[in-house]
Amino acid sequence: MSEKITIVEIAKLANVSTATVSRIINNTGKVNNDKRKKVLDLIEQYDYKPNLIAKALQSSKSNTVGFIVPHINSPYYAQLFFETELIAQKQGYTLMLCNSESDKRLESNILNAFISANVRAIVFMGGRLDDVESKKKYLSEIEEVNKKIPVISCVDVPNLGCIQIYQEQQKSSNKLLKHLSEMGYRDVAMLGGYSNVRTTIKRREEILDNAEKYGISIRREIIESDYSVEGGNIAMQEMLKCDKLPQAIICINDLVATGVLSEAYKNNMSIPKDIAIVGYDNLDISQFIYPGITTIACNYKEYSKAIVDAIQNVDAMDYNTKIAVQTDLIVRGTTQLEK
Amino acid sequence: MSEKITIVEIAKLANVSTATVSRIINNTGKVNNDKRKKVLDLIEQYDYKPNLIAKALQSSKSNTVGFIVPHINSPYYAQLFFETELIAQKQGYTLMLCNSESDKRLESNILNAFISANVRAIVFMGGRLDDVESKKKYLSEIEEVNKKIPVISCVDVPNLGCIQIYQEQQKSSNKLLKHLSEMGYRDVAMLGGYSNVRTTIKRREEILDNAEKYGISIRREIIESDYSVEGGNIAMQEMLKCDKLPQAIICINDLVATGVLSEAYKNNMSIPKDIAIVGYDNLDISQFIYPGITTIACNYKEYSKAIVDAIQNVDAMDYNTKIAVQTDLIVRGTTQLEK
DNA sequence: TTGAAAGCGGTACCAC
DNA sequence: GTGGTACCGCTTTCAA
Repeated sequence: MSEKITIVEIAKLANVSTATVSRIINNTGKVNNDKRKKVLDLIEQYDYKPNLIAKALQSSKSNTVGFIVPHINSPYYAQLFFETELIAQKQGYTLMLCNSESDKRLESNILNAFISANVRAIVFMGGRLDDVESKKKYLSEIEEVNKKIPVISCVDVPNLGCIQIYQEQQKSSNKLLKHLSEMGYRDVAMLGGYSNVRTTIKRREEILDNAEKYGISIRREIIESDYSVEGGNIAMQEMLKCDKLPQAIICINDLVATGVLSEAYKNNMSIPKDIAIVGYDNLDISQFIYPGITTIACNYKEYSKAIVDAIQNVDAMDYNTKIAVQTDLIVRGTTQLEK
Repeated sequence: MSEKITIVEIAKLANVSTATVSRIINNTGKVNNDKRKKVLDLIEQYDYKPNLIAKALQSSKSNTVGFIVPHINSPYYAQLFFETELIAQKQGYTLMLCNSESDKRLESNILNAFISANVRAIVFMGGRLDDVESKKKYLSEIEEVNKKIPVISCVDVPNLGCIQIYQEQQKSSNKLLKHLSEMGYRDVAMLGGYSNVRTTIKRREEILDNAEKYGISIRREIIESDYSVEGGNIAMQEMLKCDKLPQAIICINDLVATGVLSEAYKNNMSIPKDIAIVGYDNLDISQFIYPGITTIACNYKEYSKAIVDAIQNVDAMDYNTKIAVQTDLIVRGTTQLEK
C-alpha cells in the first residue's frame, strides 16, 4: 500500500504552513496567489485527499448520515433509500445504511455505531418504531439518542419527541374508495400486514372509516400476512377458501398485491373481471407486471427531499415537527379493464 | 443537545488517567479491579460511548467498509448487500452504501469520500467496472485506489489488479442447457442485457459455447434491453413480432424474465406450453410469481461470506486473488409444467 | 497574509 | 499496575 500523503507534507513541499494549505483547500481566508497555485499543483501532483476522519474529529461533525431500515431487500425501502441517497450525495452527505432486522440488539448496536461515528443525523425507516407494542421505554431511548444526534422517524408515532416524516394516507384512501365505488366494487376485503404495525393500522383505519360514504362495505375479517410476495400468495390461498369472494381486495402493499395476483392467475382467474386488486407504494414492478397494479403511490422524490431537507435544517427545526408527504392513487389494470 | 462525555471526563471522575480508562475499555493490559469497577460504573452511569472517529484517526483504521453499487433499488444488488451487511455487522463492520448510477463523476466523488473516510475496504458491485469499454485509464485508476485501500471487485475483469469475487457461470449454464434439452426445447433465444456489459457477455458466451452439445440451437439475433421488468416487457413485445417464436427464452436476469412473462400473459399465452422462460439471479420474487421462474441462482449467502472473508483477510491476500462463487440451476414452472 | 501552536478524543509507548 | 504525554491529520485562534 502506498503511503497516504498528509497536509503536513504538502505544506513542507510548498514551503508554507499547514494553516495556509488548510485555507486554500477550504477557501477560507485570503492567500497569496502564487502560494495558492503552488499548493494546488502539489495537491494535484501527489493526489492528496484530506483525511475526513481528522476533519470530523476536529469539527465534531461528520458528513455522514445513518440510515436504519428493517430490510434493504424490501423494494420499498430500497427505493426510498435510493432516492434519498441521490439527493443527499449532491449535498455532500454520505449515507451509512444498516439493516436492523427489527431486532433489539442489532438495532442497539447500530445506534451505538452511529453515535460513535458522529453521524449528522439518524434516519429511522420502519422497524421497531413501527411496532405499536413498542414500550414507552423504547421510545424514551430514542428520545435520549435524539438529544445527542437528531433522529428522523419515517413512521408517525404519537408522543415521540423527534422529527417525523411520513406518508399522508387520508386523501388517497378516499380517492381509492371513490374509484372502487365508481367501478362498481361494493364488497371489498382487506388483506395482508400485521395488526401491530402502525403504518398498517393507519392504512386499515383510513379505509374502514371512509368506506361507508362511498357505499362500500369492507369485510370485517382481515387475512393477515407478512409484507412479501409470498405473504400475498399464502393470504390469497386462504382467501380463495371463502364461500363467496369479495369483488375487490385491498392489499397492504404492492408486493402482497403481486402475490395475490400471482395466486389468482394460478387459479385461472381473470383480473379484474373475477376480482380486482389494489396495493400500496407503487413499486417499479407494479407498473410493469401484467395487467398493472392499481396502487396508492408513495411520492418517493418528495419524500426523499423532505428527509434531506430535514437533515440539513435539523438544528433549526422543532423536535416535534411532523411532515406528511402526499400520496396519490394510480389506476391500472387490476381494477380497470384496459380500453 | 446534551453534551457528549469523553474519556477525559470519565478519567477525572474516576481519579485515574485516560490511559487506564482506555485499557479498561479495550481490555488491554492489567488494571486494578476496584478501579475497573469504578470506571465501568461511571461509563454505565454517564452512558459514555467512545468516539470512533478519534479512534479511527489515531489507528488510521476504521471499521467501515464502502460499497458502491449502480442502483440499490435493483433487487439483485439489494439482496447481495443485505446478506453481506448481516455478516459484516456481526464482525463489527459498518457498511457505507453509495449508488454510483454508473456515472463517472458520481463514482469519483464516492471513491474520494471513501478514501477520506478511511474505509477498510471498498467493494465494487457492477457499474463501470462491468463496462467492457471502460478504458485502461479507468482500470489503472482503480488499481491506484487499490494501493491505498483494498478494492474488491464483484465483476470478473481480466487484467485488473485487485481481488475479484464473482459468480461461476460455466457449470450452471451446462445444467441449464441440459435441462432445456431434456424438456425438448431445441429452438432457444436469448433476450435482454447489453453487449457492452462483461457479466452479460459472459452469460451469453457460456450459453453459445455449450448449446450445440445438447442439441440446442441458439438464435443468432439477441434482442437487447435494460435489466428491468420494463426492459423485459419491451424486449418481449419485439420478440412477439417474430414469424416463428422460439420454444424457450433465456433472459439476462429474473427481472427481465418477469417482464417477459408478464408480456406473455398480456398476449394470452400459456407458460411454459407456448414458450418457456428462464432467468438469472433467483430473486425472491422468482419463486412466488406464478408459475415460478426457472433461474440460474446466485448463492447469496456464499457470495456474501466470501466478500466479508476477503475484507477481513485482505492484507494477507494476493492482489490477484480470484474467487468464483458457485451458482445453481433452479427449475420452476416457466420451463416445466407442474405435476 | 501568514505561521505557530493549541486542541478534537482517543491510543500506546515509556518511565516509574 | 499506572500515569504522563506525544501523536493521529486537520482547523482555527492569535499574534506577528
